[in-house]
Amino acid sequence: MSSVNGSGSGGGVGAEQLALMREGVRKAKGERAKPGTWRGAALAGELPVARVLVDKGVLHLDRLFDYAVPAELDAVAQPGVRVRVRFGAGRGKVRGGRREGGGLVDGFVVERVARSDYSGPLAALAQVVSSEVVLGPELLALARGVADRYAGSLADVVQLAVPPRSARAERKASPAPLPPPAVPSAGGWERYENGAAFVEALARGGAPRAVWNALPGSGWGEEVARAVGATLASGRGALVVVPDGRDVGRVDAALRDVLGAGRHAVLTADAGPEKRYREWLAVLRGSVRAVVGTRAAMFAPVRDLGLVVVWDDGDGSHSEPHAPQPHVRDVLLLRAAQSKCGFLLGSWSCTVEAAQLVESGWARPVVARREQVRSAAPLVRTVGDQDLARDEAARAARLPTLAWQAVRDGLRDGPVLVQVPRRGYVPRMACAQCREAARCRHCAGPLEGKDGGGLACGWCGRGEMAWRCPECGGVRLRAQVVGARRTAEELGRAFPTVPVRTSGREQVLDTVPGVPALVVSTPGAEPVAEGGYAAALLLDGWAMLGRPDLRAGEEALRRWIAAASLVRGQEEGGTVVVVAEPTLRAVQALVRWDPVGHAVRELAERAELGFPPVSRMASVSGRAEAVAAFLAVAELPPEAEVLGPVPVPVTPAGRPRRVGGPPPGERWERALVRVPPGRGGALASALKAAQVARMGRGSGGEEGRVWVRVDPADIG
DNA sequence: AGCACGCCGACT
DNA sequence: GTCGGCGTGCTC
Repeated sequence: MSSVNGSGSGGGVGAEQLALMREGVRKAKGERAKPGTWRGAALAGELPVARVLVDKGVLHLDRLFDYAVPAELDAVAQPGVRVRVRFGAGRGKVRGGRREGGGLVDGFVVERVARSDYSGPLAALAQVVSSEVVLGPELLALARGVADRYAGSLADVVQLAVPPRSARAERKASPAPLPPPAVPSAGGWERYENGAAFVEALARGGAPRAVWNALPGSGWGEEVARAVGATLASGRGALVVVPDGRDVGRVDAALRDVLGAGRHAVLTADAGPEKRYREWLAVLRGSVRAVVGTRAAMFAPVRDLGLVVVWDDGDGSHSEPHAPQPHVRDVLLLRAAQSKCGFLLGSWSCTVEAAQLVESGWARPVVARREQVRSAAPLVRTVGDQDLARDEAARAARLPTLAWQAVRDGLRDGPVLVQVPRRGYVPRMACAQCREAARCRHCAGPLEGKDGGGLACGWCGRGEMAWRCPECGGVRLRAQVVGARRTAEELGRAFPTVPVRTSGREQVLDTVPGVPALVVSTPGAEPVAEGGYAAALLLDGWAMLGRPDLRAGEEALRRWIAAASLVRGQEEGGTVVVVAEPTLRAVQALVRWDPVGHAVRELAERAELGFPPVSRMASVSGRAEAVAAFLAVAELPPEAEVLGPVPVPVTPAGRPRRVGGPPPGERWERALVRVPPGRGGALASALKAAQVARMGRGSGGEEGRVWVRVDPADIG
């Protein structure tokens, strides 16, 4: 035996030595060598070391652990398979002559290598769970990219990307793949500039990238299906991610119409673990080349990816709630780059991020001509404060005359949609005169009313003594509060002969018949009406615009447009009345039906103010000392700017704890870190390095833990 | 997170 | 001499 153990060599360990190592350690400790779990068994001849991603907590950020590969597992222990390994503390317990280093944990073989850099004795793989290669090179690279982008751990991302195993699903053979279909016609894409060119490029095997502003109506599902069909025709696969189950159903039906049965898989969370894994395996094995699904499907292992599609990227359900909270749009952007495939972002509305993809030249806009938009969209009218003040009837009936008339006229020949706000929106401070949001003069964060009175910035915490509106010079502020649900109820009473149906969180209606009815719905739950609604009444203006959120305008417009898209075009008499100040940018954009213009202007403003997505931000939250210690340790890029920390609102007792929020009773702080464009990668790696550095020493366990979130969703 | 190791004070 | 307090550090 050449050495007692490998620790002195420091230069890696050869295969022959591995077999001797455990014994060497024993003898060094003066113990008698006894049969171990693998000692004595032959090792794999080639590449006897497996680098394993251990699926255990987040304590070891992104580290791989080396294990010896016994000869009998050589063939199956391929990169990408699930394994079980012993993983535990210290030297391990010696019990009954057998070394047991902790319990068995799950993991994935990431790589097979000839030698290990680890200087201690290697344990052997305990078990190869199945020979199915579930974490192949492409998925691994994607998971790495997502982990890097979000300063998160590879293990966390892999947990999101690879569904739990079901042995029964794995045993069943997946059906043989169908040959590529014929190229479908461009269909509805002809209505858009660059539309037909986009699908033709896909059919030719190209990788076009587009931001598509869809015309109102339900045609989008079919357009998505045709883009998928064109990609399949080129011999490649396609992936479509939509916000919810209703949209999955729509795209599923459209794919069946355009492509026929058996060409696509549906991946949704509510399918149940076995069915979900079976569908996922059919995709992994290449039995089906196209996928439609909700958020988790963004990682679907589609073979030869030719196109990724995200529909309605502004919808909140595209944000993954689990660490590191990646967003579907960003994951698909990463996939498009890594797989060099086509990219399609479609929406009736437009996010600033989508606008940025076009402005930067990365994607081409696919938009309909103006006159096409005008005839497809309903006529939009506004009711503002001044109208309300002049309107005697409105004050009496709590319903503006114009709105009342629109409902009455609409009910003559079809259903009328009434959009009411959900409860729980936080009021923010705004200029009492012009309604401009009150922002911090130092960092442009939102001003909030302090508990003891007075104003302070929600980002950097600086107090504001002498606020003055930069728009109109006003000095008085008002808090925005709303309550419009009652208005909708009163509306029902005003039209007693008409049935009232509701759709909301508790019960979401999918469709309603094309007969006169009042359909009261919260945003996002609007049923589709057969033949389209005759009119819509949008009553949640202030609730939506009054939120202390950077996206308040964009989000209000997105929800209004989503509701208004279900209304008949103005040529068929479709009318929308929005109760909101007509001078506001989002309201004007709705009237002009110009979500893209709105997003472009928002983007320019964000660039000027140093807001995301032009700058990149990350939040660090935890106990005050922990946040301070973290920031002290972190070697942030020199351009980074730290805002705050400021106190985080406490979690009220009994209320469920928010993800990354303080447990009830604890006082937390949050700091924001922002970097200029192009430095997002540097910020993420610095944050990750700081987390690793603080792991263990000086972190004080749970007390010292901080939450790091890249692209936080809820920054004022 | 667990869990073992180790360095110090009180005990048979 | 040795049992066990918990502070520290590692897990291939």
